[in-house]
Amino acid sequence: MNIGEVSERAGLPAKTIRYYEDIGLVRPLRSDNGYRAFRDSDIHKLAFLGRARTFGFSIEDCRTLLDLYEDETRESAQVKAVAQEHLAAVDEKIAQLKSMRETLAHLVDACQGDHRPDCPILKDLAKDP
Amino acid sequence: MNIGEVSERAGLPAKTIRYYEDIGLVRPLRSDNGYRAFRDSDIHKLAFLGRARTFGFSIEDCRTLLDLYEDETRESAQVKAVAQEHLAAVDEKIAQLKSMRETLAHLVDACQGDHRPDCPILKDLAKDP
DNA sequence: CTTGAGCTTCCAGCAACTGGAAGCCCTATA
DNA sequence: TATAGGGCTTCCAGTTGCTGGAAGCTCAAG
Repeated sequence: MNIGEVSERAGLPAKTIRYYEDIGLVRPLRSDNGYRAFRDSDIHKLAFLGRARTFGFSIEDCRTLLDLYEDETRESAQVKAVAQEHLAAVDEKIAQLKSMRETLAHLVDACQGDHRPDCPILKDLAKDP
Repeated sequence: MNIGEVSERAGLPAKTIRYYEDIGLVRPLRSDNGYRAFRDSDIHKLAFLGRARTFGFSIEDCRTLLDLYEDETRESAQVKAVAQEHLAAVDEKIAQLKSMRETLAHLVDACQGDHRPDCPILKDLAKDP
C-alpha cells in the first residue's frame, strides 16, 4: 500500500510517516519503483504511534511502547512504569499551568482594559522580585 | 555592567540574554573591549522579559508587551487583549491535558503492572478507531 | 503524448533556547 | 613579567516533532 492510502488509514500526514521511517519507528518495504510499500503491520504500528502521541507520549516513549507491544515476553509492569511516569509529568504540567493561569486571570481581571495607559498587568511584569 | 552580573540580577542565563539581544529584545551598549555594557534599563527589560516568560507568554507576545510597556501612549485595553488571548490559550491547553490525563489515569489504573504480558494500556493503544 | 496526481529526496525552518569549541580580555599571583 | 584562571566574545550544532517547499521521477487517464 502506498503512503497516501496509509496516511488516510492511520490518520497521520504522509510527511509524518516519512519522518517516522527516518527515525526508525517503521520500516516499510520498497516497491520496484522506489515507492514505500506498507504492510498491514506497518499500518498497525503507525496507528499505534498516532494514538500514543495523542496521549502525549514522547517519541522515545512511543518507541519503547512499540517495542514492548511487539515483545511477547514483556511484563505489563514495564508498560505501566512508562505510562505512570508520563502521567506524573502530565500532572506536573497541569499543576504548573493552573498556577500560571490563576496569576494571569487575577491580573487580567484587575486590568480596566480602557483607553488609559495605567495597567496592573504591566505593573506586575515590571515589579522587582 | 557585564553580562555575568546582569545574568544574576535578572535571573536569566547569560546565553538567554545573548539570545534576546540576537532577536532584538534588548540592545545593550558595547564597551571598548567588546563586552556588552548593560544599563539599568536593560536589566529592567530583561527582568520584565523573564517574568513575562514565566507567565508563559511567547517571545512575540513578550516583544509586544515590552513595546507597550515603553509606550506612554498605550491603552490598557491593548495589554489586556494580549493577556486575555494568552489566558484563553492556557485554558485550552489545561483542558486538553486534563482530558488526556483522565484517559491515561484510567489505563494506568487498569493495568496490573505485574510480570505477565497482558496489558490494557497496550491494548488501548493498539485498538482500531 | 501530455497532463496531473502521487511519489521520491533533500534542505530549511518553527520555538526558545542550550551546549560546546576556539579564541580574546582582564586580573592576580609567583 | 609570565602565566593561570575566569569571564567574555562569536559561531555552529543540537534539542522536539514535525511541516513546507523545491526539484524531479512514476503512473494512470484521456
